[in-house]
Amino acid sequence: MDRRQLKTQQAIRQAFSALMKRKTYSKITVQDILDEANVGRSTFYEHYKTKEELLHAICADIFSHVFCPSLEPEMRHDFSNTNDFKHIVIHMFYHFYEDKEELKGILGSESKEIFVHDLRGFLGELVYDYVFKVYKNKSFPEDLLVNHLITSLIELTLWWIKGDCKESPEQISEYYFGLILPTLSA
Amino acid sequence: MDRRQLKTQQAIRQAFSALMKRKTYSKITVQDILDEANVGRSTFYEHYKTKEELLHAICADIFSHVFCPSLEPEMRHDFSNTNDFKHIVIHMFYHFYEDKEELKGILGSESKEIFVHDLRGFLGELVYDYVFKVYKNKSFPEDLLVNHLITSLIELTLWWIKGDCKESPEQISEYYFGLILPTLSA
DNA sequence: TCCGCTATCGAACAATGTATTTGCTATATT
DNA sequence: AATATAGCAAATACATTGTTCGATAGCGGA
Repeated sequence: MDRRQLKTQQAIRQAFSALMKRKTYSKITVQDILDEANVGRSTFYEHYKTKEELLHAICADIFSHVFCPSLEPEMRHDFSNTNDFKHIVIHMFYHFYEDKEELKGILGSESKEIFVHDLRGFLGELVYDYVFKVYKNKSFPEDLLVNHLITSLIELTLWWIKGDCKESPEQISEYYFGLILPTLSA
Repeated sequence: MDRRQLKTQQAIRQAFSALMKRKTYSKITVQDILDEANVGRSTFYEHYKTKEELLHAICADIFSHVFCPSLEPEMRHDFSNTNDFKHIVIHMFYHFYEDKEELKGILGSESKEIFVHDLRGFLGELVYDYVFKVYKNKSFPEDLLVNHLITSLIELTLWWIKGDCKESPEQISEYYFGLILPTLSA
């Protein structure tokens, strides 16, 4: 890819992150980003159709690191039990811990919804593959249960980051399974 | 109150509800509301500072019906067990069922966040008073647990309404306690 | 019924922000 | 070095918000 494109993309994303530490998502204008990144107006719109698209791109970046199986040797999974899922969850919390500061900015305003929406997409598959197949045939409708498992994980994550990640990734992970496993095996 | 004020408030709210069936919250402009309600621009701004304030007012209306204890004889509570809480939850689902159509509009777009935020406020007290006091001293931080109970209830509600309220209020209520009670008494 | 009060109207206006176009410049890639 | 293309600044059209103000219509009390 052209170095110029790469440079401006980095400039824009970095500017956006910097602005997020000072302002709320909805208060950040395209002009703000342009000024902070030292990038021309038309240039921005050639890369991203809207401010929202930029945020989606940033979320995709974050998640691609979090849910990238090939780089993590411990993440070979055989789909046979929830252990793999536990590893993935801890792994996720570790990554989120690293991106803590950036995430606090994103989750502290309306941009939260975009992040949650995108995260839900990733977790949907995971939860279905790893958990639901194991704990089949419960007294709840399938999609209700899957939805509960996903949203519980997401909301716990939000709670954790909002509280400045005081607990360790392992601890938070244990909390999560402490919340849902009794339900699953009731 | 002046009949004129009442009339315009009703016109505005009704117009807003009507628009919600056709458009997404963020796509509805003040001008749209003005046209639909046949109300002058300055009049609107004398009643509501922003579009968001209007939505808050509508939410407050809905919740005032849902969480109005004096009108419901079965809702005398003694704070001694979770039975009262169960009644309240069923009662809530009944009211939401009645407002089904309006709620589907609100929950189908960004306005969802405002609704959820306001609902969270009401449920926060309830959950704390009714549930937490009973199931004290668990292996989770207090605010984590309370948060989990609230968000599970909210998300279940969203799931239910999104799916067009196919289950009965009693059934949904049972699902809720099926999801959380095993955790609480684990 | 009359009168004073005030809610509403509507048009104009400033302010802000989005998104597109254009012609020129700077820089990669080959 | 030649060509393609990314970037830039400025102008512009457009949409939306929120405010102001004088005129008008409708309300409620006497």
